[in-house]
Amino acid sequence: MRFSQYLIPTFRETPSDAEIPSQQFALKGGYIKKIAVGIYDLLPLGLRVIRKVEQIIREEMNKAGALEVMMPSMIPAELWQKSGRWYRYGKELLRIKDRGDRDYCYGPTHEEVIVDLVTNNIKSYKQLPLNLYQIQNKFRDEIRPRFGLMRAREFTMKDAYSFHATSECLDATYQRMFQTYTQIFKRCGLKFRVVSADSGAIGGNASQEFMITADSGEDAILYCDSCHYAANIEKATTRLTSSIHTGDPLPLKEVPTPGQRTIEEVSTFLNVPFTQIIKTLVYNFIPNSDLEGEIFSLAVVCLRGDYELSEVKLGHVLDARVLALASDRDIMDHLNAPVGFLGPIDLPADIKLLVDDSVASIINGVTGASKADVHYVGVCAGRDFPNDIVVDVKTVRAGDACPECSGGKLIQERGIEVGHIFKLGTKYSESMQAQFLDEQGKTQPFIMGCYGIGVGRTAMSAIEQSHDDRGPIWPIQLAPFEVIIITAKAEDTEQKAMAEDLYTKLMSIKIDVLFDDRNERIGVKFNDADLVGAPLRIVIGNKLSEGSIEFNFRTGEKRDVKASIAYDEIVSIIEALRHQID
RNA sequence: CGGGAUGUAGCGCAGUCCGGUAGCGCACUUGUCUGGGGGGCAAGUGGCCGUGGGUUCAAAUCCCGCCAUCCCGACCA
Repeated sequence: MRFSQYLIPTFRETPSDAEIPSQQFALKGGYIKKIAVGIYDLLPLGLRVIRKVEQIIREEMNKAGALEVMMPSMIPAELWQKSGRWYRYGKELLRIKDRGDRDYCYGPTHEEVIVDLVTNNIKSYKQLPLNLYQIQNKFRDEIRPRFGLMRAREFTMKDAYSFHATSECLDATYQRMFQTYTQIFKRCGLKFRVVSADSGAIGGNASQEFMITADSGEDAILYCDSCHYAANIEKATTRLTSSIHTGDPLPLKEVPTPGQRTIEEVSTFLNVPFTQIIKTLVYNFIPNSDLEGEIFSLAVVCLRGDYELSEVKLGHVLDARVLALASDRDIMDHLNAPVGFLGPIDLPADIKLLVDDSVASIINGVTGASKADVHYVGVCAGRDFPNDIVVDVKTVRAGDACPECSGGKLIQERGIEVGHIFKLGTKYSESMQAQFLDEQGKTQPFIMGCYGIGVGRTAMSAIEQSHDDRGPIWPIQLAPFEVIIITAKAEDTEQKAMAEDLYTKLMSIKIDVLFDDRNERIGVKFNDADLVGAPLRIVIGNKLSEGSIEFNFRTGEKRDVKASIAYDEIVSIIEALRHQID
C-alpha cells in the first residue's frame, strides 16, 4: 500500500480517555475509532490485524477438523426460552422486537442456535463427532465496557461447538482444542498461561482459560511455583495448613470489645492473630431456580479473618442468580445483631450457615457475640456452632499453599482472558431436547464442548505484551504491515526510484509492505511508522549516494545494507521472521 | 445500579468562581523557506459552548431538569 492513498488517521496527542497502552495506540495510531460506548469502527489498519488473527485461527481450526459455519447475530427468543437462558441471562442480553412485536436477541453466544442447527441435521451416532465453528460478531451489553477493543460491547469472537456420543469422545476433542489453542496463541507470538477456570454463565463442568500475561490484565491468576497447578482466582483453592487450629478447647466466654468492629481492630484489642478470628458476612441472594422472582433469601457465611470472601465462589455454592451483601438494616431485622459484632453462634433456626473450610475446625477462636460491643473467645467449630455445611468461598492469594503438591507456593499474576474451552456435557442438549440415536437405537442427549476465542482481545493483547512509548511492536504474524519503506526526502528522484523499485518487487511476492510516499518531514514519517509497528523499516536517505540504505528493526536494532542487495536481504529477513514462531 | 468527575472546533484544553464581541495548541487549506524524530514564517477554514427550560437589558458563565461521556466497585471472549 501507498501511505498517501491509504487511511491511517494518526494523532499527535493520545486521546485522554484511553487508559491502557493497547487502547492508546489503537486510537492514536488510527487502528480503531470509537463510535459509542463499547462500539468501534475498525479502520483499515485495525482490520488488517484482526484479519491476521482470524486467518491463524481458521487455519488451525480447519487443521483440527472443525468446520466453519456462520450463524445469524439476531436470534429468535424462542430458542433462548427453550434453554431457559432468556430468563436467566439478565440485562447483558440485548433484546429487540421486530415490527411484528416478536422478541429477538442479538447473540452474545450461540449455544442455542448451534444446538438447533445440529438437532435438525444429526440423527445418528454415526454422524458424530462434529465440531462446528464461526468467526462472528457478538453483542453483550456489558455493565462497564472499557479498554477499547479489550472489553467492547460488540466484539468479534471465534466460537466452536462440538457434539459427541460419548464423554470419551468429548475428552479427545477437548484435548485436541487445547492443543489447537496452544498452537494459535503461539503463532500469534503471544506469551500465555492456561488456567483452570470457573465456567460462569455458560455452565458445564470442566473449563480452562488461555490467559495472555500482562500487567493490565483484568483477571488475577494463581499458579504453583513447583508443580503444574494454575487457576483463575475465581476458582483457585489452597491446602490449609492444619497446625493453626490446635490446642485444648477452652470454655466459650463473652468479652467486652467496645467499638471494635473490624478484624484488624479486634485483633489488636484482644491481641489475637487474624487467623483465630472468625469473620461473619451476611448475603442476600436469589437462587437460579427462582427464574423471575424478586424475593431475596438470606445466607450467613463464616471465614477466617485473614481471608477475603470470593463472591463468585459463594454464588456457585448458593446457585444464586443475584447476590449482594445484605444491608445493615436487613441484618438487624433478621439476625437482631449489629454489623461488626456478628457471629455464627446461636443463629435463628431458619438461617442458613455456610462455613468456609478455613474455620470448620477452628479451636479457641474469636467471633462476634451478636450484640453490640461484645465478642466471644474460646470459640470452637462444631461445639459452639454447626459446621456441617463446609464450603470453599475464600479468595486465595499469593503465598498460599498449592492445593495439589506439597511444599508448593502460589504465585499471582495478571492475565487477559483470550480463550476459554469448556466441557459442557449435556446441559444444553437436555434443556433443548437435542438427541440422537445410539448404537442400541436409544435416544441420547448430545454431549457437548464449546471453545471460544476473543479475536479483538487477542490482537490488543499483543500490544499490551509488546510495545514501547512510541507504539506497538507487533509480532510479524499480526503486524498490519511486515515492512515499511520511508524515503528521507520524498522529492529526491534517486531515493524515490529506489523506493518504488523495492515497493513494487515486494508487493509482487506478497510481502505486506507499506510505502510512505507522502511529502512529509522524516520525523512525521518515523512517528507514524512507529505507530504502524512493522517489524522492519527501510529508510532510504542520504546514504543512498554512497550506495547504502538503512534497515531499522522495530525492536531497536539498526544496520546499513548495500542498496544492490537490499531486496534479497529484506526477503530473507521477512522469511526468517515469519518462520521463527511457526 | 451505587460513588466521584466532565461535557467549549476533528484531537488536547483555557474561559465558568466574579454574566458583557468564544479563545489557545495540534490537525486541516494556501503560499514560502526547510528537510534524519511530529520544523519555521505568513495568510486562512472550521463552534446551536451536550440539551431543554428559567433568571437577566445581556448567559459558555447563575438556577432547575434531562442526556451523554469518563473514572472507582459487582459481569465476561
